[in-house]
Amino acid sequence: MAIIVQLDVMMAKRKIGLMELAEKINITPANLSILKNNKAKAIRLSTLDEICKALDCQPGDILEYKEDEDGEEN
Amino acid sequence: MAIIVQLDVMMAKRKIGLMELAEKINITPANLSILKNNKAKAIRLSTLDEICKALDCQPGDILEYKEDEDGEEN
DNA sequence: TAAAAAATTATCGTAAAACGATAAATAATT
DNA sequence: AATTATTTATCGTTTTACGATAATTTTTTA
Repeated sequence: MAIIVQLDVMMAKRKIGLMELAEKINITPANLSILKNNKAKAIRLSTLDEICKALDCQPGDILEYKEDEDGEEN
Repeated sequence: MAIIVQLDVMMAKRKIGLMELAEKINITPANLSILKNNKAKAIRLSTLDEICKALDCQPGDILEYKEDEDGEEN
């Protein structure tokens, strides 16, 4: 697996915390945290949509394809 | 919903057809077609990974957030 | 440095959706 | 016209999101 979810960057840029974002996009903080820390194996486009809307950004700002390096699993 | 899957463009750029890509990423042509035509409601990161690998591109080349216009559903 | 707030992690249950297999229909090529 | 590629549909299984919740850990703040 080499798709990385990079929510941190945009969240910092928008100065928004996990709680606030979670509330904005109608997801529990617990689940947003999972997403934010690359523990999710899939994402609903509707959720991606909400995030992009809330952070005013593009999917590409959040999802990154990175060539596999050693030391990853999944 | 305002997340658009834009596989066509990169596929054209790489001169690869649906069948060939489907085989490369180990998905049935039927399911790839669904993805390609915005009928999917979610995507596994592993699938996105395969696509990016096969097309040598970034998620941002494939997923686009577009402000809602009238005449969409979902 | 203690209290409070934020974030992470975990578990359980339900609902949603991917995806395979398959077949049929439609569109595009040759 | 025949072949190939693509789309659409259905059914079944498996995966996974996500809610609810609670406990834990980390970070912030007073």
